[in-house]
Amino acid sequence: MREGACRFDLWYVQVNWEGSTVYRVRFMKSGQEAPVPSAILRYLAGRTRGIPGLSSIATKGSSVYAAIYREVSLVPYGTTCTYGEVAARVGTSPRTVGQAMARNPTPLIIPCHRIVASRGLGGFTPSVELKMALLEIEGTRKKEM
DNA sequence: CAGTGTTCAGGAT
DNA sequence: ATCCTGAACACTG
Repeated sequence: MREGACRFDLWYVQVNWEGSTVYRVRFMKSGQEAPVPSAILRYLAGRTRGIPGLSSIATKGSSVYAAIYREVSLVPYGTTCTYGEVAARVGTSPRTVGQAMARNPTPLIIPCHRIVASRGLGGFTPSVELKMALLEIEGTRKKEM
């Protein structure tokens, strides 16, 4: 299992991966820089639309959460989707989608920042500022809330 | 058991 | 028009 970290907007982004499978992505306030997959660096720099070539371990499995993560992965770069819409497509409740996002082991790979509330921005761990920064990269209009 | 990164309908201001 | 109340839901401590 390889581990690395890069900086982004006052945060350290720690990545654990092996080959093309990403096991964990975490945002931390402090850390040490170490090599991470270049696709992630390019994405964070706003030079590519999305993160090609990498997949999250969380999309594998038969649980409801895995189904939610797969559905979220289909949301196109630069657009947003609501908790309710995802819930309807998976066949579960909006709250469960929110819970799945909160426990998302691999943000960025699974674009949980593209999931917003029906009215407003919704939440984000560890901070909504980070969510806005990510949407900013993708050029997403933060429409009126 | 309680609590979540929600949402919607229904009713009262 | 806004503000409040409940209910549905899949997991985790």
